[in-house]
Amino acid sequence: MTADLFAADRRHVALDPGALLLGGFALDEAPRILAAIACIAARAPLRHLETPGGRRMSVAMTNCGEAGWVSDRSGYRYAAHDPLSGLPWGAMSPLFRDLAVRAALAAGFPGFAPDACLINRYEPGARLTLHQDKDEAFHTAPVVSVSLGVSATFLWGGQARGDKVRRHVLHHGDVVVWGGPARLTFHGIAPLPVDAHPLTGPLRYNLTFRQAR
DNA sequence: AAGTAACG
DNA sequence: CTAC
Repeated sequence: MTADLFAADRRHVALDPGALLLGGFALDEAPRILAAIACIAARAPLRHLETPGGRRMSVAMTNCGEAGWVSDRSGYRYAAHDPLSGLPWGAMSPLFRDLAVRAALAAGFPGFAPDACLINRYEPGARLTLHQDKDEAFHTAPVVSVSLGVSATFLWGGQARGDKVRRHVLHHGDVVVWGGPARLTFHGIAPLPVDAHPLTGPLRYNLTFRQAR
C-alpha cells in the first residue's frame, strides 16, 4: 500500500485484508459511464435473469467484454454471447477498462486484466442476497465494483455464509475492490431504498469487473 | 445457486 | 437465522 492510496481528499475504508472501499473514485467518469451503459443496453438489453431455482432476480443485468455473467435454470456461468440475441457482448470500452485497472492498482492489485464487465441496474426494492463471486476460472484477479446513482447498503460478510455481516453505504462514484484473501468473501446489496440521484433518478447502477478466464 | 419462506 |  502506497501513501497516495490514502490521499486526504478521498474517503477510503479497509473492509478486510485485501478489500478496500475507495470513496468517490469514479466521480469524474460517471456521466460518461452512464452514457456508455445506455449504448451497451441498446445492444444487449438489461434483463432480469432467472436463478437455477427458477426465481426472477430483482436486479436487471447485461454485460460487456469478452465474457458475460449469465444465470438460468441450468446454472451460473460466463458466456461469450448474449443468450437473448446470440451476438457477442459489446467490447469493453477503454473508459471502463482503465477505470477498473486504476482502481485495482490503487487497492494493491497491479496488472488487473478484466475480460468481463457485469452491469447491474437496481430499481427501488431490488437486492442481491449474500453470495460469493466464484464462477471465474481463476481467483487470482480481484473483483472491482463501481457504484453509480442512488446509494445502497453493501453487505460485507466473511469466508463462510454464516459469518458476521457488516454494512457499508456505497455512494455514487464509490469503488470497492476485493482480492487475495478477500476474493471469495460473501457479499450482497440490501433492498434499494426509494431515493433519487440527479444523474439516474430512482436507479442505482453497478459495474462489476472480473477476470473470468 | 446471486432467492424465498418459515420461524421464534 | 435456518432450511431448502
